Amino acid sequence: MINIPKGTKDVLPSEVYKWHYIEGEVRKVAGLFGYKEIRTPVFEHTELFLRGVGDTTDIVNKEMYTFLDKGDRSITLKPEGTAGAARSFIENALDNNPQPTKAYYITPVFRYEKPQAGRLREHHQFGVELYGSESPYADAEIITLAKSVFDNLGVTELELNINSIGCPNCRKDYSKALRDYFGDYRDRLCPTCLERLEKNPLRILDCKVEECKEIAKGAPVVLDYICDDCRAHHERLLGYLDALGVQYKVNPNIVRGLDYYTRTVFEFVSTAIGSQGTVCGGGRYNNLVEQLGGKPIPAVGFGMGIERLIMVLENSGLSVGDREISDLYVASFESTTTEAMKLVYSLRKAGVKADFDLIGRSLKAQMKFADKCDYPYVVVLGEDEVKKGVVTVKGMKDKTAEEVPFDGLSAYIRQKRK
RNA sequence: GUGGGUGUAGCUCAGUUGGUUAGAGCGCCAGAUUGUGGCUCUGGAGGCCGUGGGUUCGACUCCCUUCACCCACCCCA
Repeated sequence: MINIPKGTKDVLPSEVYKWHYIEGEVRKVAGLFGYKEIRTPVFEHTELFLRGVGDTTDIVNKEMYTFLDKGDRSITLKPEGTAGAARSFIENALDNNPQPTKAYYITPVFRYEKPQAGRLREHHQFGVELYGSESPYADAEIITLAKSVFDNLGVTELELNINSIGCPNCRKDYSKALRDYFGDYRDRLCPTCLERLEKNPLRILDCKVEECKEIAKGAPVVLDYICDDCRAHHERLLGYLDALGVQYKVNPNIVRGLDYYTRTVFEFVSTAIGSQGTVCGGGRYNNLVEQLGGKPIPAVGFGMGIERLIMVLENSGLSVGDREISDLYVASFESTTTEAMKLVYSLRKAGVKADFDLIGRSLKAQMKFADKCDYPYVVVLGEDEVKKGVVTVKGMKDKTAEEVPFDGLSAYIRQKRK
C-alpha cells in the first residue's frame, strides 16, 4: 500500500464541508472589504523566496520544498503566500491600476517541518494583501478584516498581540541595545539564545526557556528604540483600533520569523489548539515590493491558517458549517429503476438534489441507505406510481406522507427546503 | 534536526506470568415471507497483531532493528 506523504492530510468527502464553510466565510468578508482574489502558481522560482522571505529565516533555510525541474531551474513549492502575490503585483504592473490594490488568496503552502498538533507540511492559508498605502489606516483595516472573520465565525477566545519592530534603521539601534544587554548574561542564556545573540537578538525575546524569559524581562523594549515616525505610526494604529473597539495587547515580545516585516507585526493567538496557537499572523512590509525589483510600494497583510482555524472552531464547540445533504431519495424496484432514473434527472435539472439506487439493492436496503444518509424525503417509485404519475413523499424525520404528482415534485421539495 | 509516547479489523480498543482456531463494540454487507428506514435479533465479509531479524519446542506477548503516527522543543499558520 502506498500511503500519504508525511505531514499531509486528505480532506474526505464527509468533512470537506468544513473547508467550504471557511472558504465561503472568508470570501464573504474579503468581498465586503473590497478585496478580490488573486491566484498565483503553487510553485515559483526559488530565488523569489530567497529574496522575499529572507535567506536567514528558518522557512527558507531548512523548510522549503525545492527541486530542479527538467530544465534545470530551481523551483520551490510556495512556503507562504505573500511573496508570490507581490511578484504578481510587480510583474503585472498592478500599481498602474487605481491604488490601493487589495487582493486575497486561498492557497496550499508547503514547509518541510516535523509535523505535530496544528502543524503540517501542507496546510492552507487565507491571506490578504494591501498594496500602496503607508497609512496606519491600512494596518487597521487589515487587522479589522481578520477580526471580522473571527467575529463572523463566533470565535471569541483569540487574543490579538501587536507590536512594532520599527524600520530597518531603528531596528539596527535596537539590535545593538539587545546585544549589549544580553551580552552581559552570556553564562545564563540557553545555547540557542547564545546563537541568537549573534544572528538575530530579537529572537531571544521569544525564547520559552524560563531562565531566558527571566532575563528578557529586563531587556530594552523595542518601542523605546523605534524612531519618531515608526512610533507615530504605531500609536496612530493603536488609536484606530481603540476607535473601532478592537481589543488588543501590545506585546513587545512578538517577533515574526519572516524578514520582510517592518513596523507593525501582529498575531491572533488561541489557547484552544495546543502549543501551535497562532491562527493568524501578519504585519506591514514596506520594503518587500522594492526588494523584489518593483517600485518602493508599501504593503500590509496577513496569513491565516485554515486547518488551525477549523481546530479552534471545533475545540470551542463552534459551528464548522453544515454537512451537505441531498433533498430526496427515489427508491425503486428492478422494474421501475429506469423510471426512477428519468425522474431523478428531471428533478436535478429543476435544481433538486435527488438520488436513486445505482447498485440494485432491495427496497428495504434502499430505505436504510436513505435513512443513514439523512435524506429528508424519500419517495417509493413502484409500478402503481409510474402508472398514476403520482408519488407519496415521505418525510423521514417527521413521518409525514403526502401525495404529489411527478410534475409538482420539484416545486414541493423546494418549498419544503425552506 | 532534538526529545517523549504509541503501533492488534474501516474506527475505538481488549488480549491473562510467552501456549496452539486472535476477540469485542461501532461501522459495512445480507437476512428475520411477499413494496418501506430508525429499535431488536441472526448470519457474513474484513487482520502475515506496523516491518525485518533474534531468543524459544512455541511469540500479539520477551530482546534488537527499522518505519509510521501522535505530542513537545525549534519555528510558524
